[in-house]
Amino acid sequence: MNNIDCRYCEFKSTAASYLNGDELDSLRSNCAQVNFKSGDIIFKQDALSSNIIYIQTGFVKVHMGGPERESILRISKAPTYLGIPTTVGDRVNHYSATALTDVTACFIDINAFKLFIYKNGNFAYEIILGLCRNELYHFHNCVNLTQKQLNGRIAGALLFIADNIFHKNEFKMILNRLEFADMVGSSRESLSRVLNKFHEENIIKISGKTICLVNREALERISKNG
Amino acid sequence: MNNIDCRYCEFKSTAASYLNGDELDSLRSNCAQVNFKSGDIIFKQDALSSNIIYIQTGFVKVHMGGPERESILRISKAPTYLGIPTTVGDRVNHYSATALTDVTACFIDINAFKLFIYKNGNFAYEIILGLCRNELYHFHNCVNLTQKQLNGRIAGALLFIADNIFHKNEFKMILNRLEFADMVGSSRESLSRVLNKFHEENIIKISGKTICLVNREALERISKNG
DNA sequence: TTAATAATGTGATATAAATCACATTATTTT
DNA sequence: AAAATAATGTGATTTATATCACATTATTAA
Repeated sequence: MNNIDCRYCEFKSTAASYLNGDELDSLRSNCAQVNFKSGDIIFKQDALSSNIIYIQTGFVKVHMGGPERESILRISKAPTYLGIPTTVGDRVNHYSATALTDVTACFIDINAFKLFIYKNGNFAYEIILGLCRNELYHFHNCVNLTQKQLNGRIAGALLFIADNIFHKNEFKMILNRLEFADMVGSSRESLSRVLNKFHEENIIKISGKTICLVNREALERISKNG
Repeated sequence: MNNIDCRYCEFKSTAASYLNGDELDSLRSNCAQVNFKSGDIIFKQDALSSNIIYIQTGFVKVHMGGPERESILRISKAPTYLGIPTTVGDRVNHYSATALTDVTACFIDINAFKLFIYKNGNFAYEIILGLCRNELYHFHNCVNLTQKQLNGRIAGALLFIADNIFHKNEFKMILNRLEFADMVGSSRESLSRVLNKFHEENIIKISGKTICLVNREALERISKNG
């Protein structure tokens, strides 16, 4: 299927690091590596799926279509598995994943993946850990989105992106304004206004696509108080 | 720890049905059965936890405190495991669980539970399935909450409760108005108004604590269109 | 390099829903 | 059974933010 030996893969997941030689050979013959460019759809809501996707490098948005617009449910960054809930729970994708940067991904056959869960307890445990972390993120995100007004939601999202995606205060924003709005559940216009207000107030600094969190205390206060 | 033999438990989870005799003995000596009355807190946000909770009978709300109010993240009904993300991912509860009816629960030692995951692939797979189903629910719920206005959110919640919790159109509402508001992310007053408007328009019928979905098509349309 | 297209900013207006204030009805407690 | 407390309903008012309409600035294609 592909010519890359999973044994020596430099982007191996923690879960896969527990696989033995035979299992890695099985992985090799049941997975295909694919490259995506920014904006490419990795998988699409409502399409059939029989693969787990492992993101080796790059950033991805996980999103779902709703009655009004698109909701960005999560920004994922490599290394991570994607589509486990969809593929394991159902044959049809309940959501889409789109590359935000260049992305290298492995499409792993669901049956091979299931076998690792059945046969390798350490692998299964790592997968469970990943799902647990996602659930906790979604719980916090849900509270963030439903209980705060826009200033607070945006402050929270900026802190999340800086702390959990880029691990620094200054970063090149990978979402455009519409996507950012879809992430915080607002209109593009309102998001734009708040972002520029934060800039005016020297809470953040926007220059081109780069955003720098200048006054973290203020952001944390705004995020906390809604 | 308790005197109930898990081997012959009539409320055994699907996951536990895959455990062998030795494992069930281990479960027996590592779990404690507890009864709760409606309103009792099963576990509390920010408290330390070293147990997985298995709900044998009853209904539970999973909720999290935010800056303004309490968010009800999910209504869970037996049989289900609770607190896996919290306990496996972190030692501190990120959310609370409170009984909505009389509840029988088993507190399972986290280390025994982990061992089942490591040693029993079928058990692990069932746990993963449960986590996946939760993630899908939360994704849909998130879109429901962020993209619809109140009428649509409430219509969606009513359909969810009827279809997924009680499996019928008429049910005794287990949430009071404030809790229902916390579930759909609104104020109590606004929720009350919409509910009574639906009643006036003969879309639902409210009599005391009982709600009956009279016009499902209307509810589905309202839920869909936001 | 210019034209075409997409992304972003910003004022004016409309509106959904929060908040406040209080009435009414249930449910406990004494 | 009466009193106290909690839950729910409802009008008036305020407010955050969506929407509309269009200007400006980037980015891509010709």
